[in-house]
Amino acid sequence: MPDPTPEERRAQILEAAATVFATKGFHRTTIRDIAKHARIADGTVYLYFENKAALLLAVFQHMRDAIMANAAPPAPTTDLRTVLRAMLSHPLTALRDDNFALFRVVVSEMLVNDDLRALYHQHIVQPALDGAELYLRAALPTQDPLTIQLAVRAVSGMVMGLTIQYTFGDPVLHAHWDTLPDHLADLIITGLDG
Amino acid sequence: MPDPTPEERRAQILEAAATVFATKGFHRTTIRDIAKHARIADGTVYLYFENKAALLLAVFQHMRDAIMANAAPPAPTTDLRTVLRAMLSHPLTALRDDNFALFRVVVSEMLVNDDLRALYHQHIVQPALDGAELYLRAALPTQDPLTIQLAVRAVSGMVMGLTIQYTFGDPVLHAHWDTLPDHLADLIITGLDG
Amino acid sequence: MPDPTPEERRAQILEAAATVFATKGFHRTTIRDIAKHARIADGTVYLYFENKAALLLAVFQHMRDAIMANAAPPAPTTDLRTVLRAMLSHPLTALRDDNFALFRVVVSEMLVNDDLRALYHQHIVQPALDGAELYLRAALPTQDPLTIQLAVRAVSGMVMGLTIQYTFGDPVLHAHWDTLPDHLADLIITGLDG
Amino acid sequence: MPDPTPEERRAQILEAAATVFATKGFHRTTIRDIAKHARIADGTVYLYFENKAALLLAVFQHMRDAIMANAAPPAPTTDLRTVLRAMLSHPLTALRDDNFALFRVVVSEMLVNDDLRALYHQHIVQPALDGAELYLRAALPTQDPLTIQLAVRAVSGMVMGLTIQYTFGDPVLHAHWDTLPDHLADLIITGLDG
DNA sequence: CATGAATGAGCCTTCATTCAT
DNA sequence: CATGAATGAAGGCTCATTCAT
Repeated sequence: MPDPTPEERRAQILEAAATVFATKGFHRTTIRDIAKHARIADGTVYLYFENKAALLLAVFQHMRDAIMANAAPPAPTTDLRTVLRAMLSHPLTALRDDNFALFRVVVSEMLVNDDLRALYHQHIVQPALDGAELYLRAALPTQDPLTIQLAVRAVSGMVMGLTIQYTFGDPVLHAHWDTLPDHLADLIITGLDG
Repeated sequence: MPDPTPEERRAQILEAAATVFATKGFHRTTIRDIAKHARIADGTVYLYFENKAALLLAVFQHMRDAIMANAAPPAPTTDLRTVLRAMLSHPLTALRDDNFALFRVVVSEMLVNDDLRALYHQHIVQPALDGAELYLRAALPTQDPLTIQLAVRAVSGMVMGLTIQYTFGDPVLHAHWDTLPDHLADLIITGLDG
Repeated sequence: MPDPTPEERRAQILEAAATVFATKGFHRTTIRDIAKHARIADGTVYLYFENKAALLLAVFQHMRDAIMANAAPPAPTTDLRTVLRAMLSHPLTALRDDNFALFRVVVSEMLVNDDLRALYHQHIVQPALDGAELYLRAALPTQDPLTIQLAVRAVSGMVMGLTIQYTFGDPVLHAHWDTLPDHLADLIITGLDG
Repeated sequence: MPDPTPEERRAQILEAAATVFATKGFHRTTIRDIAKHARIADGTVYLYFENKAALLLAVFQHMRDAIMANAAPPAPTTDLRTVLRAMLSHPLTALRDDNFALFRVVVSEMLVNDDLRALYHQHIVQPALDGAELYLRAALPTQDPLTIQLAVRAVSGMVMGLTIQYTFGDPVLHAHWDTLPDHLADLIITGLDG
């Protein structure tokens, strides 16, 4: 095979890192683990990434890009339920298989690593909150702005919390993960005593 | 001062551990950090705790006990909103100040540490889910059981997710944390388009 | 039970030490192991013995005393074979069961511990060599003195080497340990081509 | 000097380990001692050896190889005395100077370390016993097989025991170590009263 | 005398990172 | 660019020994 381009090499390392991180967690993973998995020398990793933390950051960004790539363009539908379902569907279905394990590791480190947390906020949470808030303001003009702000946070928190519970192995969530967006949309719109 | 009793010594170590863990995170904390903070010798820590992981476990259990201590007895009120508000209020207000930082560290490790996760599940998640499910089944007899199961998970996920967002420093949540239970209860019962 | 006398207490510790040393070896044994076995506190050990090494020394001396106690007085028999058999019989049968394990541990440490080695030399090897040499000189007046000196060393070395091989589990030695003195006496006196 | 090859580096560490082990014994030797002696970093030791025990094992194997290297090929001489002298000569002269101290340490640990003991048995004791037994059976067809088995063990035990006594500093053995094989061969063949 | 909690030096081992080739 | 041997700081943990009660 031809020599890989720098981009390919970087991607190769990133993929290896993602795989090993997902399997063993951040702290239990050694640079050597990653290098072996990528079939390169330990030192080579440092030609493409500053250090281990930067590698995790990059893995996170890559995961984010992959997720954002197939993010539906904000459909200008008027139907609240449809929009909400889409908004829920995306994060809930974005994580599949390996990604769940990786998500767990990333969140774990994020809780404790300021850089990673800032990145997450800036690239994931804030845009999502802003977008959702904007949309709901328009869709529910009679609602109190604060209510909408809190609702948006409640929903995004719910998504993160459910994902964590899923990764913890909750059997009910595992059995109904596919239809979860529908149920949640109902719940959120109609409420429990609907 | 008189010699501390074993319980006091244990508590002293536990408190030091909680403080340092909360400040530096689990992995960045060394046994020496904890010992110094507790003004004892390194080896003394091991007279009271098997190892570092056990120390984290104990910190978690201590936190749990503190939280559970002022858990309201399951009030047999018929009012769904009141009950729901209480159910939300408790976990959301249980964590105060230092505890948030500690919570972050514990959750972080839980995501990656099987023992800790099992403990969390067994002592926190499962009881909460079971209790809530039982209550809602009675309070909302017309609802589909599955809907209730999912709703319970959605709410508990929401609580965890909101807490995480809070620890991440979200200003809106910080400004309205006290009234959050009310808003959430409304949202959950009435729904967004209520 | 009444308070043990100092001697009893000392013996109690010694016995515990012997047992644990025999089981786990010197270095793997902790003072706590011994104290627990003797059902006393760790610190008490130090009231009766200077330190861990002194404990091993004392164990060795105790073992030596036990062995020497039933040492046959140098029978003034003229029969070389009988005397030789007795001389072989004693060390070979002195070690029984637990003693073999302890012997192994003591020899192991002796090889590396100057104090213990000196003690062994002074109390075991030297007297045995001297006694044997004296006897053989009288019994075999025609033999070259050097030959006798070397023979004495060869025999005592043989005893030690065979004992080590026995503790290593050699099946042949295990099967014929009881009759070994006879065979050896024959061998030594008559030689192989006798 | 040019960079050492991996083999040279390994040998360098091995030699350092042998020297320090021989001087201080296994347990008193630290990895740092060895690393310093080899003028390398502590961690480097672990690039070549799994752990401290493996290092001792390797030292033993190296010593064994060095000894076996100049092992005389089993001469098909008919003369029992010549063969026996050769058989004795080899182990007794194999250990020279430093080796005696190292031998002491290895034997010491062997008495207490199962792995090392198994290795010793498999590579040293068993082959020696088997070879000797085979030879003597042919050379002394009239002898009882059991007698031969025991004699073989007696002789090999004698060699080990004498070596230990030598390392213990026995002056007689030191003075006559070179001619010892001759004396022993005489003794073994002719017997004491020959 | 006895206790056993406390001490703290010290050890083995890991692993992120560097750099000469 | 790639390599991977070498580094050495750092950390968890053990355990002989002490000493206040």
